Amino acid sequence: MSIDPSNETVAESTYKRIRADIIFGRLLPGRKLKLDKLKDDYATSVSTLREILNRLHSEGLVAAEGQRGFEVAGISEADLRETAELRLLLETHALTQSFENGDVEWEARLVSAHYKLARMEQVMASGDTSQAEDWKRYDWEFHQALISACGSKLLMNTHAAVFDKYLRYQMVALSYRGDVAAEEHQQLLDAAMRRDQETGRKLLARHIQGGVEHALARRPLTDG
Amino acid sequence: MSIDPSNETVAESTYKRIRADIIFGRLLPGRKLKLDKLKDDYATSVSTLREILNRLHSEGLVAAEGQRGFEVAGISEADLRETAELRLLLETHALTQSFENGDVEWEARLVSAHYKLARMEQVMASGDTSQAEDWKRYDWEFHQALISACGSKLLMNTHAAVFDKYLRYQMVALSYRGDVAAEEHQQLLDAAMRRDQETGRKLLARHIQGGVEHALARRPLTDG
DNA sequence: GCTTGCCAGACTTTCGAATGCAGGTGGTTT
DNA sequence: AAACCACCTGCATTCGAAAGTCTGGCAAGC
Repeated sequence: MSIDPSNETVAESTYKRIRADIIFGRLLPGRKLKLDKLKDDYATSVSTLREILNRLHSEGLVAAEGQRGFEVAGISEADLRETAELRLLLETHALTQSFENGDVEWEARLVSAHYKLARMEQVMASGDTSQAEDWKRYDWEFHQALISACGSKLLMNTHAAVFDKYLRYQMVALSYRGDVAAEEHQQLLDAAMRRDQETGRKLLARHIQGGVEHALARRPLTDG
Repeated sequence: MSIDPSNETVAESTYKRIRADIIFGRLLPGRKLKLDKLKDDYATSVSTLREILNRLHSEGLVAAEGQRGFEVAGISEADLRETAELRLLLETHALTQSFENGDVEWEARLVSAHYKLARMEQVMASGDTSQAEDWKRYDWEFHQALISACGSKLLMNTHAAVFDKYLRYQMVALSYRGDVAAEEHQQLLDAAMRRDQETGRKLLARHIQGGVEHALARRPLTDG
């Protein structure tokens, strides 16, 4: 048996690390990803890094062109809007399906995920922003729980990828929209328990569009 | 200057080759992808192959687990239905947007793409199935043209990835639904030129669902 | 003064070989 | 005979170094 309890390959764990570093803004948009440098920073070989960067490239988090190496994908208002729109499309559809299929297990997941998120939102509201990553993780888990009864693994995976791209914009803008977002999360939970599709869709649209406008107001982006 | 006129890296062209081999059924679902074997078949090194397989993994065309290597992703009725449903969701949305935004350039692309597709459909109808890959490529290009005015590069890329997964099922089932599909393509073109959103959506839904049922009838799949 | 061609350095791409894991085989113990 | 353990083989994984490609600067020519 391996000593590493996680049973993960080096490539896998480094992949997660780099991915998180991009999403949470520790590797800024447009930054050149030189293999020699990364090799030192992440203590891996060049080949392994290339595997990882190629993977991130096909997720749209890393740009790679011809023989000129890799860099963190750039950001633009247009891309943010496209990302948000696609998230809305996927999440709305999955939400509607979940409202139809959800059973008691689903409701329990919802309540649990919302409880954790609400607790973290209290912490954030008190001005303690040191746990922003945990907060976003709970946000992620709540939205994932909302659509977890949609019945399509493919839809959930695709949504997750788009969500993470969207999340990066939120983190870059470092925007805490605390009270408004928390209220919307509560209302989303209520609508879900009532299976009120119409309200659920409207809330979600407002939630996402609100996030976009907030981020843009906080950190205007030029296109390109 | 390089001798290779395409200015493509070895990795890139091999990636396309393997991808096509999976989609067009030359590498069958579930088949183990042993690196040593692939190394000979595609004349590349192990590291380069791993880059490629990782990329295909994140597109859902290759399965990879822990320390047990890679294999061609399996197929199942459930996955086909999920793929078709997601394609429908994305393509319907993009189609609606295109109907709103499309200009004369877009119309010209449509007419051109449909012309090529219709010609190939004639060839197929005459019983000559030797050019199935070209036919499917024209089909791909026609549908891509239909949504090419949607205004979102992200949406188009995501759609393309899902479309290719769907296409693999069509190829595995080797199903030529010639006359029906050709008629539907013609009607789709007409609806697009009229910007008749309602009809466009209905046609697309019927087109995709018809494809699924046809494929399943031709080659029933067990789940898993 | 401006363009063009060439050189050096830095970096990416590609490779083949060393390392290490997983599952099977055969041998030993109860 | 069945269960267990230690080895062995066939791979996947990881690495460091060789080969190839781009960038920017400098010198020569127009």
